[in-house]
Amino acid sequence: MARAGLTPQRLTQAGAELADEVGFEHVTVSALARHFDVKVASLYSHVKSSHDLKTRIALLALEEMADRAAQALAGRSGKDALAAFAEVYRGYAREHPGRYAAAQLRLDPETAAAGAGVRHSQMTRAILRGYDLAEPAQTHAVRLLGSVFHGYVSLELSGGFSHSAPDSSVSWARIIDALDALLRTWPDEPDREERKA
Amino acid sequence: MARAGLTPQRLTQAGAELADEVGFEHVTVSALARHFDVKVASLYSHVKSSHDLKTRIALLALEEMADRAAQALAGRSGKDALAAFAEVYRGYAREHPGRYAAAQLRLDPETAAAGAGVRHSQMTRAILRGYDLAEPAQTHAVRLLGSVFHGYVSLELSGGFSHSAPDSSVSWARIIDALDALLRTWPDEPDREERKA
DNA sequence: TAAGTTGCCTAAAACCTGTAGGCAAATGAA
DNA sequence: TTCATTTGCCTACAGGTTTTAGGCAACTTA
Repeated sequence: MARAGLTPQRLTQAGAELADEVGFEHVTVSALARHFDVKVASLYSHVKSSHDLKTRIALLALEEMADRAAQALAGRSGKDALAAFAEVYRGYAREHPGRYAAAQLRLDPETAAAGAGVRHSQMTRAILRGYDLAEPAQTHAVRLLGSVFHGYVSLELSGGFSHSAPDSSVSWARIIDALDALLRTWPDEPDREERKA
Repeated sequence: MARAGLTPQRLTQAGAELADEVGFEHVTVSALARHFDVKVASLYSHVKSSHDLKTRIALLALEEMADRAAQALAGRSGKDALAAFAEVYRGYAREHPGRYAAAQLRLDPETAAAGAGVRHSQMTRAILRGYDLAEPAQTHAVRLLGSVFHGYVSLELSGGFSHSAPDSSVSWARIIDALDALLRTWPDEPDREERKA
């Protein structure tokens, strides 16, 4: 009986492709076994569990995104860097919706720390070097950028902006413009006692 | 044999509570049957399918959020309205993480149109009445606000901001400040040809 | 109180996860 | 080459979830 040549890597890769085709929530050990024309139990020699498989796909996606982002950021700064990073982020999600959904999987802390998630926040910080932001404003800005990118893309993917003008790509571009302007003029902390009216 | 008194409403309510306790992804028809101490098949008289149940929970969550937001917005405008809306959004998600996850369920278009999702975007638009934004900037801003709120809350819920200073609540407040400033000075469309260097 | 309706039941099929143990193919050493 | 070991995929099975079909008992109403 010929062997299928399964490895954790091939399973992860095939799982990622499957996720993009049918949605991450439909990625199952059984479906993957069907894809390799192999019995379900066989996969459990290569992957600990369904959760393990999903985690591997998530880590793959995070790494791919980080690689693309690093590419895009090389040699750019300021608004150019911001726009390039944004483009990568949105592009990856549209190109690989299943992988993008996988990247949203909640990982346990040690797994997350070992993965490429940290590279992401470092790159976001790198973008902000083009702007003049001291701590703690810089951290607030990192969180804002992460929120906008993730929020926009995930709303777009779930169909929130379709069937309504203006086109989503236009809003995206204008939002980058707005974020750039905001980062250049990040407001000081308002005095929360005085300004009541 | 005493009857359990099941109705779609009670199932939806219990399902929402279960979601907050164990996570939306673990809300299952079986689990709900156990909760009511009833056989699984019995639920299918009240709910068409597992997906139907989840959809009902999602619609309940959207409605609850819209109700709270409408309350919070009454009598406020400008930054007050913005901050109140943001507080409701984040508060609901923290108070009811399972319901909030449910609200993120991708609904088919007609279901979404019938639900309270539209009330949300109308309210976001209402907030912007306190700022001087003409179309299409207003739509861009609506999308930005939605993205920030959703993105921030969902990153926070998945643990992105925990274990790192400054406290998440501080960033949230400062991001509201920043959004307020941004909306008051929303940038004109830059001339994309000229500014290359 | 009989008729009709409703509500929860048993039964069963289909599918997914996960474990245990077995046989055959690949590997490597004598 | 052959024999032992390891590795890879298999069968078998146990348990869980979804969903449909059909039945009986409990409410409702006339």
